[in-house]
Parts: sequence; C-alpha cells; structure tokens
Amino acid sequence: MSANSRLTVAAHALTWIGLYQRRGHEVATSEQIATSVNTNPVVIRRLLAELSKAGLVDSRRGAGAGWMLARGLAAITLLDVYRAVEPGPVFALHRATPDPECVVGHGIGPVMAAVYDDVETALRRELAGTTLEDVLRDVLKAA
Amino acid sequence: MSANSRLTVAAHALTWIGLYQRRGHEVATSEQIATSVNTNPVVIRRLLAELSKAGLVDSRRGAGAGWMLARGLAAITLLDVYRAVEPGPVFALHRATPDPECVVGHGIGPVMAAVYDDVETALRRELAGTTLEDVLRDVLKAA
DNA sequence: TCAGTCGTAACCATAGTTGTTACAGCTACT
DNA sequence: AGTAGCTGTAACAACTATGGTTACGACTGA
Repeated sequence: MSANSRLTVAAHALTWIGLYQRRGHEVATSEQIATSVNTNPVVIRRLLAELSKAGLVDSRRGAGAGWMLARGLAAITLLDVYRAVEPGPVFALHRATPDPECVVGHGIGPVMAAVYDDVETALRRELAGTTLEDVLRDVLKAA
Repeated sequence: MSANSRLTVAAHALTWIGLYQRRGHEVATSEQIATSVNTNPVVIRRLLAELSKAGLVDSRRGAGAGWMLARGLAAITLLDVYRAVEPGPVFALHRATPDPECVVGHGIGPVMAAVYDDVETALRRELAGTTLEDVLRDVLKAA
C-alpha cells in the first residue's frame, strides 16, 4: 500500500495554525507552515485548498494574507481532516471485473465490499475519537 | 490514497483454491485462478508467492503442478492475508523530518504515530473477524 | 524425453504523491 | 496610484506502487 503522509501533514498544518492563532496572530502563511513541516509552500497551499473546500480553514488574500481556522481545534476531528484530504477508500475491489461465470468470481465482489465497509467504519470511528485539540495538548505535553 | 486490490485478489485466489479442492481436485494452477480473477497468471503467481512465504499456501512443481492451501479456509482470516500481501501501514508520518525547533514540528510525530497505531489495531481487528470460510459461505449464499 | 507448470526477471504503462518553478490575481499599506 | 507580499493554480519532473505482459530457466510426473 502506498503509505501517504497527507493526513499527517494536514493535521500538522492545522495544529500549527491553531497554536499560532492562540498566540495572538490572525493568520498564518503557507511559508511559515512549510518551514515547520519541512516542505515546499506550494505543497501546503495545495493541501490547505482542499481543507478550505471542506470548510476547515479560510484564507485571506492580498497584503497581510494567510490562513486561519474556520472553527476551533476542539471542533475538528482527525476524521474531518481525513475526509478532506483522502479521496478514496483504503481497499479496492478487482481492477477488472472477475469472471461472472465462476461462482467465486461472481459472488466475491459484494462480500469483500461488505468487509471493507466494516473496516472503513472502524477506521473512521478511531479517527473521529481524536480532535486537533487532543493532538495539540499531547504535543505540548511532550515538549 | 492509492486504493489497491491486492487483498481482494489474494482473498479471491485463496477462496477459489479452497472451493476447487473441496470439489475433489488436489491442486489449482495459476492460469485457472487467473481466469476467474480476470488477470494475468503471472500476477497470480507473484501474489501466491507472497502467500507461500507467509505459510498460507504450498506449491508443487513439475508436471501436475499447482497450488494448494496450507491449511483450511476456516483457519485463514483476512488479517492473515492482509499481513502477507500489504507491506506497509495505511498512514505514514512526514517524508522529511519536520523542524525540530518548532514545538509542533518536534512533538507531532509521536502523537500521530500513536493515533495511527490505534487505527491499525482497529483495522486488523476487523479483518481478523472474517475467515475465508466466512467469505466462501457468503459467496455461495449469494449464488 | 517431454509436456506442463512454477518461479522469477525484465520491461512497460498507469496513477498517485511530492517537490519545484512560474505567474496571474488580490489587497493592505504607503 | 503603486508596490510588496501572499494566495491560487498550472505545469513539469522525480519517485514509488501497482498491474499487465513476455520470456525463460527449473522442476517433475508420465
């Protein structure tokens, strides 16, 4: 499985913005966030654009521009972030339709789909149990 | 996330071998399985090679060669198959180490790792709850 | 000996992710 | 007005994972 870090980086960016705002700043720039994440500002802007479409952040343009949270850290769960940045499911069915003449080929699709539904539900339940406020608290606790 | 069908195809192949053996045949060939899955025999052999390393199937070479289950369908869970064919975790941490001078950059790695551990545990618990015997039963029920 | 199959290497195509450069558009500030 | 600074997005390259295909040596029952 292609392990991807989109959820990690998105959570990092949002947590960073939250802490920065808590310290009295109105907006955070993609360059500041990129420095903390250790990546390119465009990567951050691309990710924040998806989070913006999902209603998790707002952006301000022009001079003094930047990003701000659309709601508090306590009101954003990792599931919200996951939904915003992960396009597809973890597991997929066959790429090409299996042989419909074969009993297994004909029937296994729905069976696996049901299993994958349960897996996704469990995964989402876990992610829903952690808010970015929890993340920030644990981050500060470890410092 | 790159949705992959390795788990689906592996479960399909094993279930097919199990049913084929139950009908009185000793071994199944990669070509027969590939026909049911609707893919190339080499894809099946590559996947079964991984399942063989994991001790789920055995192969016989020479004339009359093919594949057979190493143990019954009821003794193989989807978690066993998942472990055999999925190399890495679902989520990854940062590709490049975040800024250690930043509180968030320094502390968020372990926090996210803990969350991902819980997610993987939940995912594995779900997969462990279904055996290939369950899969075959549901496949036959739907027919 | 030979036919059939495994085991595996090699190569290509496709797709997703990440990093990078570039540039148009917007707006507070001077 | 003009400008500086940042967003928003396109374009491209590099890398990785997956899947499809061809090829061929290795093995073994008949």
